[in-house]
Amino acid sequence: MAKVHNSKREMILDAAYALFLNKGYLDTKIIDIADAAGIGKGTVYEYFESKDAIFYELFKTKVAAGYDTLSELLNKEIPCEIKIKEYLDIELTNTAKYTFNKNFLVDLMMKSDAFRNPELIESIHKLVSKKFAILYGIIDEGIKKGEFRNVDPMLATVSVMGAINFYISIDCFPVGPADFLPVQKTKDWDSEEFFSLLLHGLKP
Amino acid sequence: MAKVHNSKREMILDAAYALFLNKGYLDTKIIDIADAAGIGKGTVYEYFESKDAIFYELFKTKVAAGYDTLSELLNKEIPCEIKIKEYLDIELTNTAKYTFNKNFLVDLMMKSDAFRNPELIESIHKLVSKKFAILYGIIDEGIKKGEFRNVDPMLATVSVMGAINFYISIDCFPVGPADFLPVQKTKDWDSEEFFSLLLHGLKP
Amino acid sequence: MAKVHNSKREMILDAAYALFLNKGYLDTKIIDIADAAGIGKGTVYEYFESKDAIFYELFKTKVAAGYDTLSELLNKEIPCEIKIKEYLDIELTNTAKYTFNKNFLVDLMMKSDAFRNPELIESIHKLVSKKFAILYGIIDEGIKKGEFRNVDPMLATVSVMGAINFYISIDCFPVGPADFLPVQKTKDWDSEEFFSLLLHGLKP
Amino acid sequence: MAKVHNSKREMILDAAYALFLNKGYLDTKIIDIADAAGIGKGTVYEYFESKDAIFYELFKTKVAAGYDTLSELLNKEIPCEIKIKEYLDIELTNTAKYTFNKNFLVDLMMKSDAFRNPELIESIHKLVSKKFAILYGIIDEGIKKGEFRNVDPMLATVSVMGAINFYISIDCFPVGPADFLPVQKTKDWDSEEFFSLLLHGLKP
DNA sequence: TATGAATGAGAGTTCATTCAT
DNA sequence: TATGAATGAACTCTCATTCAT
Repeated sequence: MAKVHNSKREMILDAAYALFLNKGYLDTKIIDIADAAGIGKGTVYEYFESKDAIFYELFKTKVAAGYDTLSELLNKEIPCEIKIKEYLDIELTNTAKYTFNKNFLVDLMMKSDAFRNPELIESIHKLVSKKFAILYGIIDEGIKKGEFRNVDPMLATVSVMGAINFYISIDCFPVGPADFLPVQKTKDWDSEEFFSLLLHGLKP
Repeated sequence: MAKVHNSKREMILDAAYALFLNKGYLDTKIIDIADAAGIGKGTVYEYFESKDAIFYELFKTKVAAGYDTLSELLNKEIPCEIKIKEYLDIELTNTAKYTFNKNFLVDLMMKSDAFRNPELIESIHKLVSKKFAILYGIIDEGIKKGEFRNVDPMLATVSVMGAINFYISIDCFPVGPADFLPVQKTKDWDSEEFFSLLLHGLKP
Repeated sequence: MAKVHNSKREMILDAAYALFLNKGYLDTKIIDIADAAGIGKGTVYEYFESKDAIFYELFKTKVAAGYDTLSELLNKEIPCEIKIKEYLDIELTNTAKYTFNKNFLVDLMMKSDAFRNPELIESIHKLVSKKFAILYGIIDEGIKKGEFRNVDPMLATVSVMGAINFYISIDCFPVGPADFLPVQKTKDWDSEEFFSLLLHGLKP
Repeated sequence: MAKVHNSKREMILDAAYALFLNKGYLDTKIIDIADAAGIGKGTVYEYFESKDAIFYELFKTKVAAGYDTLSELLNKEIPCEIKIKEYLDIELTNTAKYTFNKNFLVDLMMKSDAFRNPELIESIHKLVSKKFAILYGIIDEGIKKGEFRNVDPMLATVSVMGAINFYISIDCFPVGPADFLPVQKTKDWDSEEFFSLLLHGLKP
């Protein structure tokens, strides 16, 4: 049954996903994935060409897919301010999935010599590029429409994207001594105030 | 140990530094470092206990040392706005050294399963922690003095630090297809405008 | 772990056993064992954690196991003289297995800086200790029962054990020039006369 | 009296001797010897061709030399019983020097794959051979003269030599748990009783 | 399809020895 | 003569991948 095939494939992906988030890519061995999926080591290679390929698939389905609707933002007939808010919401929704290690996404965006697959690397770059381009488009539109101040749109994009990327990953630093970073995102630490900061800056 | 051999020690460090930036830690083999330094493989171990130790030394001397003066900022009798500007300048000065790959610093700040040395990992955490604490101190002071708007100081720190971290690393994405990211920091892309954005936000 | 693969495991053990006896522990490399067993280098590590572990296993199964019945001697209702004879027979039976190098056992009993595994070292000590304690028990009993002369039982044990250890290893000196030692145990050199010597000494 | 080092060569030998006894041949590195001798690593090679050569020299001067007078025993006009006693005394005198590790001598007599130098191995064999031949000569003479019982002289030699070798090395087993072997040679454990055992055996 | 035994390239590291100074 | 920096062969062990069953 095709269902069976799909199901085992999913089991591998789910097991690998949890392990990659938990222990990192390098520390996750193929046997770990097989064990966690409850299958044999060789079976992993019936469904995936390599360890890299598993990661690639996870990237496409669990990470990149979360940004499929991002480009629709550009054509919406809403204020750019709201577009940025929706961009932020999409990010928050996506990263909310990374229960264990929110650095996962940032890791992906960084050059990592753990990955050898050029296709994977290019895909990661493409996602970063896409996100950047869309945010740039929003901000550029906002400036041109007079919604935002007349600043360099590229600089503004860097600034906003940097802030957002850091914000969404901020509660995942308890690597090492549990208390080392005093930052702890709480539920009443809602994103409204953060969003306001992006728009209005520090100065009164 | 005596402090002789500094010259060859430096050669190893320089070779390793360039290679780590260029190829990453994992892809850099001991023999690569030895070859690049023009010495034998065994000689590397005359100067360093392990590959990890080389990285650790580089982190301490080339990265962490750049932030030694950071804490002086807190006690200066200048407007907090200027303090943030100086913080940014220190970052820019430090990262200007990472010719090849400015993600180097960001890489370090991220959890990486490539490093096993607990001392190194703790040092990295301490640096991140220190930077965060200082920036937080500046912003908190600015808010209390009325220089900045009455926002959550933690949120503001996350926002500003995220923007700065992304900004300083932004021209180092030529990993993969050289042109994949349309962002290219130029000389006239000076930091004044970026700084202004941090302070005033997008809204007019 | 399951107890499958016994056959290949045995092949490794047999290959290692012959090589250790023949060339010694240090001169036997993992690749030698793999080659001799007709398998790949990595396969060795499928069955044993380390080179040390192979030796440890050999020690337990091929050496120490030969002395499992030794302690039963103490409780037997036979003259102590016969007990010593049985002790000697057990030694002769066990060492008969070390075709190549009967010093194998003596090597084990000696402090060797080639072994780092504390468990292995302790096991060797325990075996030596056990053998000594049992022989001591027999001799002490013989003295108390008046079967033997009233001598220091410790001294007597050292004396008898030394003689036996040397006797069982005596035809294994052909290390180096084959003829260097004129001693050659023959079949008519049976152990009865040796045993008689232990009991009656040199003097008429 | 403090040890007077006539030459750097002797300093090396003394340092190596102590280290070999203390830590074993393998665990003693050239740098250890140089450090202990208070000289540079390269200087060791001004006086000795190799690590093996140092050991060889030590064997000749500190071990084998102790048996130079052994052959004189054969021609003495004394009872063979006394000759054996003198043989034992020579052994005791020689091994008394091995303060740290009396297994040193036994180690030497055993095939050790730590030594590669064929000359050294042959020398060790020659010493063993010489000792055996002399003891054999004494016993054989004693039998022929009617001093000893009419036993196989080879067997008797093996028996006596084994007992003696074990006896002289017996207080050097505290490798591992200090208490593992209950044997402890004390001063009042004098060799007279041991000697008597060799001559008269266990039986009354 | 499912397996896991088998593999071997490749890694970091050690240390006796060499040799330029 | 004395040095110790430099060396590299040789080692053990890892683990993604293969493939016979």
